[in-house]
Amino acid sequence: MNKNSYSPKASQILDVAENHMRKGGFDAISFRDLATAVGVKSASVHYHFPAKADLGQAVVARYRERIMDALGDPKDQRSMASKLQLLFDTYAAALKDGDSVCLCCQLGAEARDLPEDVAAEVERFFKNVVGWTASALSSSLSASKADKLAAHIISALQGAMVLAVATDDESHLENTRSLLKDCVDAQVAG
Amino acid sequence: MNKNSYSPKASQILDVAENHMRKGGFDAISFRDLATAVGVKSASVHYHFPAKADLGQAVVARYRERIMDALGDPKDQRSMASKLQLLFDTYAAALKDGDSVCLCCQLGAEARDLPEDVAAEVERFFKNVVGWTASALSSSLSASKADKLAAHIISALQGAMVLAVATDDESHLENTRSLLKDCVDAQVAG
DNA sequence: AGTTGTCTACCTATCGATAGATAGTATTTA
DNA sequence: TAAATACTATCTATCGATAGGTAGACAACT
Repeated sequence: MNKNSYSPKASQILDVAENHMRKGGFDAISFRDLATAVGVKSASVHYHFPAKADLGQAVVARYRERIMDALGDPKDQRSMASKLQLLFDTYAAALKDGDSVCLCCQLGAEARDLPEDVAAEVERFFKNVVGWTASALSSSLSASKADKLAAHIISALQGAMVLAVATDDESHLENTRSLLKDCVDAQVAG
Repeated sequence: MNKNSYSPKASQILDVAENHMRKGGFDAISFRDLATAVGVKSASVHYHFPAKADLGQAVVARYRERIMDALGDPKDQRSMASKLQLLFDTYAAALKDGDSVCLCCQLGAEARDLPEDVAAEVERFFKNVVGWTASALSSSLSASKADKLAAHIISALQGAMVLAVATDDESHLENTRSLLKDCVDAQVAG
């Protein structure tokens, strides 16, 4: 279930698949391309991931685990502001590393066209990351307000990444970070 | 250039293509599927739109014109609040009508994988709609603040649609509308 | 001996795209 | 007016490329 359970070759395949999916969605990967990229034949990719849906699900699950690991415990001693900053940084890294949007922003948009298992994994990602954010906010806000604000923060970050990629202007992410900070402060204050 | 220049059959093709693209992106359309849906052969679709990129570009251009027409003049007599409400409603309609995200949210995410002409048209959509919003805000804010807030509003709306579709929860859009309203009010006030 | 990982070879289905023909409708010209 | 020409919108048939997926052989390691 966790990422360490994959063999080195399977991990390589997941790496390449994640990269391609972040740029073009689920349909942007093909067994042949992945095989060529990691130096095997397409049949060997099927050995590790029997069907394409299995591969997609694995990519999303590993991505979710990695992000959640990077975010850490939302209820620990760090300040709320530093937790939110970590959330922004994690998103910004996703944009800069791959010159592409968050994997689940890409897949979330096409959720209606995804194999069921993959879509479920994407939904799980969003619920986890919104849950983490709500939990980080909960020290300063009521549960109801924290839930709503958390969903809004994730929405805005996702959208900012889309705008950044679509208009080739990275400043959208920092712009949204800045305005969201004001939004959080206002909610906490009043 | 405008949508009235398309023949009835070409318009039908664009309708179906837009619907499919909003659910699964550019790769979700195929000449055969579109042909079947409108009752012709795939070669006939090529007659109207020689290559797939031509079709994609036409879909996005028509979409942009339709949305901009619906928004109207951002500098007319209506109040700023009513203009923003219209913007929200237009986005909400996109979600409800097709059970799918905004076309350009879908395509924006995969901008790096799109044919050049299609990507350019998507970028144009975003610049137009952000420009409209900035213009609508400009009566109450400095140009610099209006630009930034406009980009943030569009970002948040795009992201809210992704979350709504990915988690099958439409309330994200209203939630974001409400929080954005507070954000605009705060900016105008101070 | 059994497991793991990869291979060759193949399948069916679909993709975008093209060639060439045809019937009907305009438009131009003698 | 009548014939010649061009255009519109479709068709059938086909192309090469690629898609996801499978069967079975083979070699290496435990």
